Amino acid sequence: MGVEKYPEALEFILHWGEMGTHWGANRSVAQVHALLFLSDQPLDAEAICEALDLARSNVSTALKELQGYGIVRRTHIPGDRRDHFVAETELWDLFMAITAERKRREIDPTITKLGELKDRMAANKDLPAHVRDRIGRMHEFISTLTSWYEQVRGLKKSTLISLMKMGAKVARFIPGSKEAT
Amino acid sequence: MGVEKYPEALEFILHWGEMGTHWGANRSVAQVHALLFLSDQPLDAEAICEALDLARSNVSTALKELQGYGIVRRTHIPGDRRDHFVAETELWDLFMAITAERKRREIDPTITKLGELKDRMAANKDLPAHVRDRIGRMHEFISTLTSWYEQVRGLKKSTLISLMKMGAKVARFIPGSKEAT
DNA sequence: CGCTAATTTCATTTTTTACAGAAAATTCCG
DNA sequence: CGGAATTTTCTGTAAAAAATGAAATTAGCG
Repeated sequence: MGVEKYPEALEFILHWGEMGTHWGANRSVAQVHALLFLSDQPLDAEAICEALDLARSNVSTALKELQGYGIVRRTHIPGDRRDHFVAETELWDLFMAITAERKRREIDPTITKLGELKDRMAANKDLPAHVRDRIGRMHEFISTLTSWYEQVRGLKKSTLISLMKMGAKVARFIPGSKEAT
Repeated sequence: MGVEKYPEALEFILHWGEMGTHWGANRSVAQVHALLFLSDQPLDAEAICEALDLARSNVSTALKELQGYGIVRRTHIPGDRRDHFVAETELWDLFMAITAERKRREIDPTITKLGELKDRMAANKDLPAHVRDRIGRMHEFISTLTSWYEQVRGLKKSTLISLMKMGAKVARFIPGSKEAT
């Protein structure tokens, strides 16, 4: 019996679907992900259709998208011709995969664009200084944030978890940072 | 003359508008924000309409939304009856305001929901253990991330910037974290 | 107060996005 | 190879979201 039959599981799936719509995925994609996340066995596309009452084509697209994010993978069940799918259940890895992909799709192109504008503005002499300045600072800010992200994501999972658990205590290592804002 | 007349400024505004559509705002809201961000003087709603070719009502809604995020504020110009608007230009504050508001709107309700499900699941004895486990771990994970965010956001801006510039070097303070993943 | 400028709200239209169903393509088994 | 099972792609439709214009409200000045 599919997990979607348990009311709490279903509520989770529906909530996750709504979340998805606010975080760059559509409802179907997020629902399929939630279902797989809760399932302890690989599901085939047809089973997903039935569980969520979605069209086969829609599920196919959703699965492709989830695989693009690297948070769902195909698996093969001996003696069964159909593809089966499983979701990443390690939450840290899930989080990292999603952030990395969103960065790649949306942040990176923005940095490129801003860098481009910066170059063109440097040449353009009758552009008001404050425009050049603000776009330039935005470019720098996003670049800095991104480079921080790239560095931190390269750390060992255990290190990251330790750092997170420390919370504000990391500030101890920074000279002159007694106070909160 | 409005900044939107400069090609680079206009491109910035348009790009920002597209960004917005992927990050939880609509095009108009993001464009209005971009325009104000680049302007070195307060703009009234009518000026924004003309600069971006948007309906007056649309601009009104966008301004309300931006004020809700706390990244645009009304200002008054002596001898002028109309409202004028200015955007936050300090990028760190801008970033913090946006993340705080998105957390409030989307993360907090999710934590509430997951906590609720967790409670109900604890009582429900015929729910498969792995469902309880996975929803429970998701709740914990998001809570941990959020609490980290809350703590870190309370640090002084200068401390945060120092920490960011350190990047992966913070790991030095964590015992046994030589390696990258 | 009364009048006008300015802003907001609301109903409607337009645009965008998601979804379903049909058709096409692929896979894999005999 | 032939043919069925399975998956994907494509096209039209439905649903959702955004934007407009008109009407209603509010605010400020004489």
